[in-house]
Amino acid sequence: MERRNTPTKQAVLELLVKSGKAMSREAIEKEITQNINRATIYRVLNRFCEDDVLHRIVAEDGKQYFAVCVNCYDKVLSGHHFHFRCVKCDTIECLPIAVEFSISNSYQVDNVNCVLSGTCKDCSV
Amino acid sequence: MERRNTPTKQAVLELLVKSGKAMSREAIEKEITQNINRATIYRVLNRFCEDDVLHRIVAEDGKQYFAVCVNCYDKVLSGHHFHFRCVKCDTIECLPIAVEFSISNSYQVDNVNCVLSGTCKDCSV
DNA sequence: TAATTATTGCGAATAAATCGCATTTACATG
DNA sequence: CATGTAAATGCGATTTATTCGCAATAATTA
Repeated sequence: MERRNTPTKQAVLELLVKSGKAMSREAIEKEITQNINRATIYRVLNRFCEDDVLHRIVAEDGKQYFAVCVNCYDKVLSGHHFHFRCVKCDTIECLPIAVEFSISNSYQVDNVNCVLSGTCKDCSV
Repeated sequence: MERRNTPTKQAVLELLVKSGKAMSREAIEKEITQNINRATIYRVLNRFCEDDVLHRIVAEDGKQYFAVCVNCYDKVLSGHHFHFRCVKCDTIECLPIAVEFSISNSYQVDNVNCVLSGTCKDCSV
């Protein structure tokens, strides 16, 4: 299953890069200029996640958010990091704060999902 | 809106106390002996959350889980703590591991939701 | 015992995410 | 440059979690 380059994929990725935050399917559909089918957006996002281009965060609203996380190249962010979900502007940003914990090795940890939520600095005025 | 004591509420709470873990509506409905309507279970759970009898965790599967968190009286657990979701037995347990972070006070943090997931110690054999 | 109103059951409604299938399109190859 | 193959897309239907409206039931208090 080789990947092909399409205007749709480019547009989604560009939007996410430009926003610098994690966005939901809904937010993407709202902000993107071209008309892209809902199911297609999900498929594009899922493929990007498989290819490690995006990462997926599930917030306490139960919805999925997707982020390029440009800053993941940072040391702090290369591992697991906290996310902040602003309930006002409905975006999630990657925080440069590492998630640290130590747990018995009888547990096998496959995934880490840490989301703080509230009002972000841009909306708190 | 005063609360009334009903067999339904008792049964749900007893089950959660006995299990000692966080359970989804689905798991509750499966394990509870009496017949309780789906919508009612949700309402009972939501009311318990309002009354701080239960707390709600949203896992990366996007579903809600509810826990009595008996150990919340512990010092470590009285604040925010990590949760562990086992993908095999579909339960979530409160871990005695505090969530620690320091964030600019230009962010207003209202909620913390941290879930590790993988295989729990009981299922990892 | 009766009155008040919280609680429940039932069915429909919402909403996120996925799926099947026919159609379109990217792209490698001749 | 034409063309075949499979990836990608659009559309509509489906699945699943959660909530809602409303009528019926039941807990509590007087």
